Amino acid sequence: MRALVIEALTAMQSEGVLPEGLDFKNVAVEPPRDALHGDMATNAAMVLAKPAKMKPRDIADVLAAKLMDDVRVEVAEVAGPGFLNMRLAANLWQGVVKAALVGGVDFGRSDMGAGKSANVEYVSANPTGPLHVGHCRGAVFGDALAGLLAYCGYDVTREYWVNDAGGQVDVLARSAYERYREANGLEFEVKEGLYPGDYLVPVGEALKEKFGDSFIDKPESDWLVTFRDITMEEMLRQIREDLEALNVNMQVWTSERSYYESGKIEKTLEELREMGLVYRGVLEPPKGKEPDGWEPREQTLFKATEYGDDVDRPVQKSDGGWTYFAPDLAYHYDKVKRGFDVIIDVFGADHGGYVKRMKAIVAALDTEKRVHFDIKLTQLVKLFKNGEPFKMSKRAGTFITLRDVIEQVGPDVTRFVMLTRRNDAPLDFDFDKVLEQSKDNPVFYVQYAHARVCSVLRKATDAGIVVDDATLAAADLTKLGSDAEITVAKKIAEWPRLVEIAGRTNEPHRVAFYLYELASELHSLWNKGNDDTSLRFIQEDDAETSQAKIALARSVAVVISAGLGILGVTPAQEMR
RNA sequence: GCACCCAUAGCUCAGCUGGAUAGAGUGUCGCCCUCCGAAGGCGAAGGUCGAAGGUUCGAAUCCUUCUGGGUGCGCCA
Repeated sequence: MRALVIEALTAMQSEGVLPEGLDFKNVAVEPPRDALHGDMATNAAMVLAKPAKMKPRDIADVLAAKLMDDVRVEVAEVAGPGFLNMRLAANLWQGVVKAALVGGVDFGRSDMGAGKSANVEYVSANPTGPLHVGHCRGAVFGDALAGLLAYCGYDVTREYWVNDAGGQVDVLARSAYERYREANGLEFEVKEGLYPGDYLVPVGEALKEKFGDSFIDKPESDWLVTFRDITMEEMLRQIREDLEALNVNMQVWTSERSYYESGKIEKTLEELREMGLVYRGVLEPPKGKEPDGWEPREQTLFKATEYGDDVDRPVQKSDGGWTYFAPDLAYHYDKVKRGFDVIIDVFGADHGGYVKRMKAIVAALDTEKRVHFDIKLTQLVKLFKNGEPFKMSKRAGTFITLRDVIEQVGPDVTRFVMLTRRNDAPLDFDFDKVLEQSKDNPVFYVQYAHARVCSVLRKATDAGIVVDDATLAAADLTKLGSDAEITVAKKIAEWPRLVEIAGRTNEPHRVAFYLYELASELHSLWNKGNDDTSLRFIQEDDAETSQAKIALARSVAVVISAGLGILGVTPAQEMR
């Protein structure tokens, strides 16, 4: 459509109506918010009025006449300050239905990522226990984002950063040791600073199975490494299982420990040192909230302030060990070097403080300025049951694991609900409401629309009407003429554009909202069929008209299944 | 103290690269539903887009300041 307008404008230039040398890049051609204004609108006249030194209306009038010459434009009229509204020929919308049927789930696929690669890192929870609901949103969001980018043509890598180094895995090992003692008949005591969760009980038993009582009362140095590796492996196995239950499948699991062992950290720092971005120095204490026992110490620091961070970040502790930041530095450098065009980190909102330093890292290390780096934060999930909020507490035993959620509501519902809000807004998750089978529940509403179409297809087949996609695509779609039907077709036409926007902004929730709107249009048409039998999909004794109408319904289902596919949700064939 | 995120209808939330009279659901109110596709349908009311400035043909959207809420702030990961 835009090409059409630009073409007309160029013609106006060569005819001398418009001066030469105008920049058309601000000329937008898009569907207006209010459908009353037509199908397409352009701001060309207003944008060009100033540089062309002409009145917007004069430009618009000529442009309107030009566009009317095109067969695809039925009406072009000037409105308001200089908007140009176009009403398109009905066959254009009918063409959309056909395109959706021919394209199938690929209808709407964008090529914005063609030939590019993207890395999405998400979840990345410490392997010290099972995943809980807090991880769930990040998992779903990251996975849907990865799905969205894949739909936009990117070659996507889904990655999990495993924090298998540092103090917390030693704590894990000691916690498992306590359970191991318990398995050997000794009394279990909750020690300060250890993980009390009973998920380590089976691990303790397995350790007893394997080692008997040989490590009882032995010094920590005898068993720590062995216990740590075994326990961590078990935790990772559980995490993998949990994610699989949610239909999240990571392709790459990168170990933090491997960075310590391979010397990648040193290498990265060496390069940064050569760039003059690492130095020895002393940090100021944080303002306002001075920690107890603060004393200034000399540390190795990364010049994050050079790239927009608030303070320089320590990479080495005063005792010479690496801070958590050091492997992060090396890890992101590695991602840059692996050649990704797009790198996205998905963090929980409680890690919001890391955004600037991470961006500083990539800005410093991506010396060619080739990588598009983005960090998406997922806000908290508030849990409700029977309309009552309930808090998660490890001590009170109301620790809700991700597995609990999936077992209660299923992966499809969990995923969709988690995406019915912008990622940076808090989300309420009510166990009862998400399972409710009513219009109030967006998951149900969208699934129901898909199921209704499936039901039409089944009934049509029973009635002897041929309804495979190829036949439907070839149906006489000029029979789709009513406003109600065209409205649905227009919604379908929005799909490719929506994918583009969602992909560009890295916001998969837009897909979920769109699907709700599309479902709404289908339900609305369906309801109109209650009163007006000519709007029903199956017209008795008229296979041709039926096929045209079913083609429209089917194209809705095609788009719904493509959209749900991006979100990682399975479309329902029928509601039970 | 500083940084980041958020503030849109009574409530829960959408709102694209700045575009026309700011949308949806829910709630409220009114009407419809004996049967033909009601796990309903149609319609109405409801807004200073937190406040004040600025940028421009044009701002919920961009910039500045302020107010209110959330999160985070060296040797934990």
